[in-house]
Amino acid sequence: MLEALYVCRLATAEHLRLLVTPTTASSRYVRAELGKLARAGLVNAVQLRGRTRTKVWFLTRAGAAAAEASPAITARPHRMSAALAAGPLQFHALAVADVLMTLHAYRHASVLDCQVEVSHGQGNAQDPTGSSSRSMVITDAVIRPQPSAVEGGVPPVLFVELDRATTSSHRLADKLHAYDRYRQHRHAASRASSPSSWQTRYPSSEYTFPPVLVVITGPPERAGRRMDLVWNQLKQARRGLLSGLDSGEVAVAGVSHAVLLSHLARPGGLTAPIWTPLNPHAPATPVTLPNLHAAARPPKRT
DNA sequence: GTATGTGGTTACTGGATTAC
DNA sequence: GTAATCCAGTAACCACATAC
Repeated sequence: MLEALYVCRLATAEHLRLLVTPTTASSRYVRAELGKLARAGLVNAVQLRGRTRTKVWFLTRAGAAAAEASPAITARPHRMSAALAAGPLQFHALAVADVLMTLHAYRHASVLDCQVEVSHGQGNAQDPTGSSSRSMVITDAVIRPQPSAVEGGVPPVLFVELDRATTSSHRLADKLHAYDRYRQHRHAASRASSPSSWQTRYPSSEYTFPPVLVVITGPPERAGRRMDLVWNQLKQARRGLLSGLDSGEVAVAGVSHAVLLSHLARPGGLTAPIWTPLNPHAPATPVTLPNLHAAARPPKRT
């Protein structure tokens, strides 16, 4: 439970029930355990914004230190506090936790194999802490699906970008552009023929840049409107800002948070045809992740 | 008033451990 | 080998607070 909270940063008791006791109907046991951890000073909680009855749990400094003792945890400098947990970050972090816990509960990916708020393209691209003020882009979640899913054609690494429609769609386009710059980024000391930063950091992805999956949060109707807006803007920007999308190596797709969770919450849900390519030259038809991956893969070298 | 989330308590089950 | 014990996990109560 500590490790999961370390990865997710914030989670409700219901999130942790999905992780710890997914077959039970009640989160009573999880809440009792959280109570023990709180009395031990390892976790703390704040109220869920807008809902006074629901708590949002996070690790204290002592809890984070205890989690870092686990070999499954990659230490990072970030620490959660009650002020941060109660602030505007809360909805965003919980939406990421929704995705991670659902992936874990339905055995699509282990929470401990995922990372949130991952900095990419900084001076040292292999920095395990991912901390740098000079990063090109901070990915909301990096997901490594289970080997069985990868064997079924799902990319070995997925970048997830959560879009709450709280900023302009131009900023989302800017962020996608940043991913394209990261795709081309190499270490300053590297020669042009050397591997890109992302190839060094994600060797399992081989020649294919991990797809950037834009997950639009909010009610499905509003998310659908947002996706139409983003798609049309990218289409208009085909000659300028997002020319990198033409290469076929950056496969960007959008789906609503609610749709994603409803599809993930079933066996084999990772391969549902729910992803609409945001590449301005691709048809706006939902595809599966294996199809997205296959389309982005460069032709075999002979 | 009803529904919901939380926390306290109790009882039960099943597996692991220990004593004989 | 068997009985006793411990403990984790679960469910079912209950009371309380709060939103609708």
